[in-house]
Amino acid sequence: MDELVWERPEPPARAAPTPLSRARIVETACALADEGGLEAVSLRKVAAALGAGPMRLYGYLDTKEELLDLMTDAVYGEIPLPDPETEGLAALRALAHGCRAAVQRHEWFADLIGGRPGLGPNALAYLEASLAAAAGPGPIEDAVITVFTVHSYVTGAVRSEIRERRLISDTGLDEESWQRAAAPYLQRMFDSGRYPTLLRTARDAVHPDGDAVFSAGLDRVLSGLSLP
Amino acid sequence: MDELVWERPEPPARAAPTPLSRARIVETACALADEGGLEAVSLRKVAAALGAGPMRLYGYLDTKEELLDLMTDAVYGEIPLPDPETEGLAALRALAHGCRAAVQRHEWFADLIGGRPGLGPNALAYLEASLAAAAGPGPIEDAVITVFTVHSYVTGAVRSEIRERRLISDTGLDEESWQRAAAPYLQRMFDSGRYPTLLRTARDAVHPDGDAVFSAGLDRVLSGLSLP
DNA sequence: CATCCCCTCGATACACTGTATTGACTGAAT
DNA sequence: ATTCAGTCAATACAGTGTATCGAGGGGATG
Repeated sequence: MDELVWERPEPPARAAPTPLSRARIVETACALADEGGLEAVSLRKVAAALGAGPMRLYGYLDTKEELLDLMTDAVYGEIPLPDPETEGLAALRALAHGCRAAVQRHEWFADLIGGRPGLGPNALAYLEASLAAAAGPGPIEDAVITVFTVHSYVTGAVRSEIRERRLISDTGLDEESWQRAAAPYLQRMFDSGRYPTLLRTARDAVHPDGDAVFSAGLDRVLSGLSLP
Repeated sequence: MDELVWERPEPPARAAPTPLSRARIVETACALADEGGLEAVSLRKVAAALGAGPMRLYGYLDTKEELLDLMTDAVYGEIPLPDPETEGLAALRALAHGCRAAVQRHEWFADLIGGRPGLGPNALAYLEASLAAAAGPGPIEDAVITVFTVHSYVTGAVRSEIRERRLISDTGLDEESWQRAAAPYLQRMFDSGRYPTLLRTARDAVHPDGDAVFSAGLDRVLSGLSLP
């Protein structure tokens, strides 16, 4: 804004209240979700952020679920698709890591990812790339099961990771206070003697970072696939 | 809210108007969810079903999320734990199938399963059984990764399955009308030529039932684990 | 047995949600 | 110039989770 209000002409009264588009709506919705989680996304807030009344959006959307679907597909669109030359396993691995990276950028994606259909063009492209990577000389049904298996792992793993992150960040702000809150309960649970292995784990295991756990699990899943 | 639900004692049973208890609350909440999905569960409806005012529940719960946590743990409690004698892989497989069976009984469980902490006694018991089954002579960290991998697959797969079921049952009632609704869109998508493998799949693949897909995927995951 | 106090209950209230309706106002067509 | 159709947003409604608070009753005390 390099001009003063006084010399800047008013926009035509009714001509174009706010230029709106599905893209702009989804964009601002994602921005709201990025800095406040999914529950910060309401049609009213999105509309307000765009300088419009709530009902304005209903020209572009029929329902809020459609907005969530569009947001989901937008994130799918951020995942880089591997080069078609890439060998099957490597391509599947790249897609999996791309999906996880997308969740790191948009935590809320974890809440949506396995829950709603996913018929948008970007989701279909992701699926196409997965199927192409998994397809071999055998029957196509095998590829379908392969993709189902890998993607099930990825969505589940990603949700687990986010869940654990929230377990800490939701309770308080620091990890200390969380441990102090849950410790007595877990202590009593462990003292009951019903969870010996769990107790041993909590005592002995060093907690590796998310990257390592995800990669290790993914490797196990991929190695069970009997792919070329 | 500095104490977890799990360690907070119930208020003493008041002889007053309606005998209430956490168990009864969770029970009716689950019943409501069974026949109306998760969005049919509101504190007001649960309270009404128990013949009480909405605020009555706040003696037993601090928040609605706690109710969802309790419901989650209740379902975990329905999953039969394998005999400790059972060999590792077989036990993991049994737990996975038990989890899926629970989701078949309570569709809404799929929406909760990987999303919230799961520190209730039954979830811990499920985790304990999994860890015990996965623990071998090696370092305990390996067992943690094994459990993470399998459970990530299970939660992801189960959500996928429910999602697909809803894709049909939500649109209309019969499968025919759904196909008629989505067909034109998918047709245009396929005609774009951007999804060749997807097209081939839709044309050629026979869609197997959920049991088979889940089992096949689970077998692949388990076979990649390098367990005794 | 009477009294008092505390503690629980639930009615009311508030801020918020998604969405239907409706009336006004616009730009275009006659 | 006048009418028309279409679009926009204000209002309204039925819900939601939860805070507040006045009234009421049971248990302990005098």
